[in-house]
Amino acid sequence: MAYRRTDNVAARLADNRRAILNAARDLVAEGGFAAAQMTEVARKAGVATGTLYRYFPSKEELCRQVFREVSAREMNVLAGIAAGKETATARLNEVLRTFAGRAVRGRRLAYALLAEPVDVGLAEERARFRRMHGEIFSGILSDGVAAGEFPPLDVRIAAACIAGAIPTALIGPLAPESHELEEKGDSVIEEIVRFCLAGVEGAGAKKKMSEQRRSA
Amino acid sequence: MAYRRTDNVAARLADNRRAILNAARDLVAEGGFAAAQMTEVARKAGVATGTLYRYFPSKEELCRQVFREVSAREMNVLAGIAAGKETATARLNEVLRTFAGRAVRGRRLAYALLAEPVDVGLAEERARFRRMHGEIFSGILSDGVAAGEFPPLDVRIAAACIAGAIPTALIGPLAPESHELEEKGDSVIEEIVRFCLAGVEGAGAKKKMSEQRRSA
DNA sequence: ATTCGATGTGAACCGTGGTTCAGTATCTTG
DNA sequence: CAAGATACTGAACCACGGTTCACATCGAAT
Repeated sequence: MAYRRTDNVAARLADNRRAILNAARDLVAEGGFAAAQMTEVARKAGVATGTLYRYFPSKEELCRQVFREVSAREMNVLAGIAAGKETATARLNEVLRTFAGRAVRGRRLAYALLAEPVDVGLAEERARFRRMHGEIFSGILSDGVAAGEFPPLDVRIAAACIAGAIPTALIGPLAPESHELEEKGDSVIEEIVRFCLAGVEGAGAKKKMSEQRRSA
Repeated sequence: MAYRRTDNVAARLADNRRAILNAARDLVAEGGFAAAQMTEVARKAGVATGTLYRYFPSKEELCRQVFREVSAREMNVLAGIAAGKETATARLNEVLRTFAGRAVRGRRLAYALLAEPVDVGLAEERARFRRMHGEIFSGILSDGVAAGEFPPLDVRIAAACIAGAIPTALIGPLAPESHELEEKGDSVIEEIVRFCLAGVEGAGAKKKMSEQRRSA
């Protein structure tokens, strides 16, 4: 008679899968995707390298899965705030603060998700992730424009500016030193958020000015 | 008697060196640093792969040299504007416009310099490049603050925000489609510049507000 | 013309790290 | 418990692209 996968086995398989994903996730959180080598993942998960390929067709797929899980958590946090009932200004404020705050606290992870050099497969996932950021920001922005809280502005572009400004100011060569972020990270975040909000709120005034100039 | 390198030969060597660098540069401009494989560079330069190693100790060194030459050109353009005698506002405006404009026109190159995944050696060069951007921006900003054109602000952070916003809004997953940039690139640039200027000019007002709030 | 160092050549080499697969252990069914 | 299927193992394999090196060629000095 045909072989049937027993509940017990199914559970073990699921456990293994989780163990592998967790091992990979931990390695990524520590040393970025560069540190997630198949041999290492296997070792950390307590299985043989060959076993990895019973659960994932390739390293790329495994890494994508990890990326999706980790980034989904981040997105959910932001999406929750964005969906709130407060004014657009308040939601934008909180979303920016949260985004920046989490990036500072989980710097290594933020680096892996946003800035680390990765190959095409992961770059695709990252693109999706960033586009979702864009959508969250631009959603709030168009709410704000509709409500008259913000001056009319190209929400796509403003969202992209925000999505670029925050990571650059917190991660990478233009960011403050790590220890500096440690002690006065909050004021740094404060300043970044301020810049972005001003960019949004001032944009319309500017725009009107240039329109006036143009139509004069 | 000792062998002496004749002028003729020296010239040929220099020519070869240039040919190699140009070949590499062209490949990078077309397909990023990923496309600059030693075999390809050699083919395009019209020499054997082994010859490359008579002129450069390693691929990394060759690529660094290319990066330096290309990025130096960009920096010089910006530095020239930054050093001008106009008001900080005017210079900031022009620097941003120029930066964005060149990024749009030379999208592939901009991608290679700013966003393409590269390995550690080049990442170092890129870090230098981006820090120079930061310095140019923050230089103008502190001029503006000193002159009272801009409200008091943390110029480092504002500079980082600008340096992040512009490329993100023009290159990568959050940027408009390429054809879109083709037709209405100028208005996109306009909007980005506006956002950044507003971020700078509005920052102080905000800051004062929060200071008031804090001291209240 | 000859000699010898400098320069050029490109096929072979090698390190890295993902992937495979023949062999073994474990599980399910009758 | 035997038999067949599934799951696990890890050493060997392979692709890729940078690097080397034994050999050929060229140019300078005598």
